[in-house]
Amino acid sequence: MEDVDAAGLDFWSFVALANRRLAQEYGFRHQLATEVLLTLNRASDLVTYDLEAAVHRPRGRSWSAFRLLFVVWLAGPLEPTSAARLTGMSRAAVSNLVKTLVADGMLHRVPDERDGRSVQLSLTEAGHKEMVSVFREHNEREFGWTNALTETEQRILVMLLGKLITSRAEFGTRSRK
Amino acid sequence: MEDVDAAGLDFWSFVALANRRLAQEYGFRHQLATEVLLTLNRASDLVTYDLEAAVHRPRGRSWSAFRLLFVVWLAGPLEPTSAARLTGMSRAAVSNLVKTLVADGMLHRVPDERDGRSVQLSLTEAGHKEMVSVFREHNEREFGWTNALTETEQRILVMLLGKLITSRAEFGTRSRK
DNA sequence: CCGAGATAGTTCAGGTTTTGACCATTTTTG
DNA sequence: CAAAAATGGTCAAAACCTGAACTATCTCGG
Repeated sequence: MEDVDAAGLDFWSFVALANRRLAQEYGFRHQLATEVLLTLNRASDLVTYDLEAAVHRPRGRSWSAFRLLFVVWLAGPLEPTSAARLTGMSRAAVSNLVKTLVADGMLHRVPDERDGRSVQLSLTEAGHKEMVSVFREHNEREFGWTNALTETEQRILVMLLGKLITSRAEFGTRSRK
Repeated sequence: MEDVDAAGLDFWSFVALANRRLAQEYGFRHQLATEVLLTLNRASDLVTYDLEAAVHRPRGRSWSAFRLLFVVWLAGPLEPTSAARLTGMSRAAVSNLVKTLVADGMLHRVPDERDGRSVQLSLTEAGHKEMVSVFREHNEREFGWTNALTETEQRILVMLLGKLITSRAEFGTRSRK
């Protein structure tokens, strides 16, 4: 049982400490798994927080609103179910968000002609203008983040994360819906 | 302006579509950055959702509660500020969460002897027992996720994500404080 | 062509997290 | 040594997400 001054720890030294204690004091076996997933979540949190704080909140949009508008922008008119699948949100979250985005004049929400249960989401003119303009800034800032890696490194990163994501089907993982 | 049936898209075909349209129709330049960060966020969301749904919610704990307890467990008694830094939460979030975890008998919260403004957080006996037991399951499931990658691939992944995280200092990113 | 079951969406209550304002204590400094 | 600044923490209000219950529509076997 080692003694630590938590005030001096940062993320990386905490990960190292966790590795040590989990192995030595408790005998857990999959430290590398813990390290990979802690790092993955931290990276995602940092990037998301930065983009939201620097690009989207100043313009009065939440991160979720941006994600939804982004999908509607590029995947054309679509139903809420597809939007939920592509953004990774729940259908309820999409439904709630659409309400406010329609009220803000960013989205159209029209009943589907063929299927009376369904609706089609599309950008309004204002929504389209905003996306083109906001994405310019968003994309520059994304570049600021990934720029630390070479193009090859970025492709490897995508490939490894892809492998991680794809494997999930194989052991009964839980997913939204 | 291509025509797409959104109902047939999954995450990967959406990423490919976004790449195409952002480049060809709008002339944006940093597609690979977008692809890296979309994939990063998706991977993190999937893993987090799965662990929360499979391991923590069934035991009545939220993902955030687990993260906080994990940090208190391994980084010993610490102040809320350190807990916020290590978990990546805001101080207010820690403060609120501590309230419920103290009420549940998982955490001790005692005034600091040296600094009258501060408090020290530590696990109760019950909290410690629960963490050891819940982490057994958590760690096995983490292993299920990372197992799709070889050990070398996992180390590369950690290294690349580390590079991404570390670079952030260099262009005025926003972070929680 | 009817009814059961499946499918599309929405709503609502409950819980979590964040922001921003606020109070208390400690440290710094003129 | 007192006033100002910094630091640690909490509180209240707002935003968001989730699961569950609900409405409406569609599909299909009998």
